[in-house]
Amino acid sequence: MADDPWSGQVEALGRFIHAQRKLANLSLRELAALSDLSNAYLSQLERGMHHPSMRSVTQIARALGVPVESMLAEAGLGDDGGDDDADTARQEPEISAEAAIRRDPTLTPAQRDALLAVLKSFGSSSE
Amino acid sequence: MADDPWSGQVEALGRFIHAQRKLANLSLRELAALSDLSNAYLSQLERGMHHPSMRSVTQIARALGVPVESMLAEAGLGDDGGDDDADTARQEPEISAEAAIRRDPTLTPAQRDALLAVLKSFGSSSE
DNA sequence: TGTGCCTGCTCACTATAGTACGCACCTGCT
DNA sequence: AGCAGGTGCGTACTATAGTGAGCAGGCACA
Repeated sequence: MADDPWSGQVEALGRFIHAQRKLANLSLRELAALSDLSNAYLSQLERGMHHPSMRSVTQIARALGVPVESMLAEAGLGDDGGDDDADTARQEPEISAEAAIRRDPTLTPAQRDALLAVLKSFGSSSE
Repeated sequence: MADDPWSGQVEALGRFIHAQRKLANLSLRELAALSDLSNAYLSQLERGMHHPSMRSVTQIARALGVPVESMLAEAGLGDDGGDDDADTARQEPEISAEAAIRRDPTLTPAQRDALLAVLKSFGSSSE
């Protein structure tokens, strides 16, 4: 592998992960807990030092609430051809917390209920 | 990590690669040359013995003339195994509630914090 | 002022992705 | 029969993905 056109891809992926993490107001350790990866590794990923496995990418995408295809679009196919930092218009703009709470399979009905109660107390949920 | 839902994914990916390779009338060695990977590794991949990296997946997809998204659809999000299964197991995006809570722009920081505190008090079912 | 808890980062290490080589098998040629 | 060249596969090894521990710095509160 003398020629490594993939080194650019990991950098793009790293920037994407970093941007999404910041956007979600997550620390490295929080994202690590969410994605079941180590904070150290995530740090290295964001700095473009590794080629993550499919498993890692899937886990990170899920933790960030970003469709896996988007990550691939950034990393696998995110060719040159101009600026990529502009907002991706194809992406789901905002998925409401309420919807996600109802869908999350890792929550028990009681837990779901509790979260929704708290959410409702805010009165801000326009769903 | 006692629970490993990804083991099924690699099997699906393996079958997909195998099917595409046969469809293209390629031998393992030919695909190896095309994708710049070893025939031995491709053999193992097709048998679901490994979690390929993004780099490998990209290369294989290119070699097979298949969009990378298709491979992801099979491997990352696709149903596991049963191609002849009667049940239509269409899977939801399934994003974690925590991720959505952090992203939801309609929440104030304080509200976000409150919800996350509640969520954290559940102790997280996984691990 | 210091003590405690956060942040991201680096470094030594372990687990596993990915390779080089060679095996057993099959098919056709002379 | 024997050999040349094809197939997929197992196996020891190397490269690198991924981890755990601990660093320096920042911010709050006693």
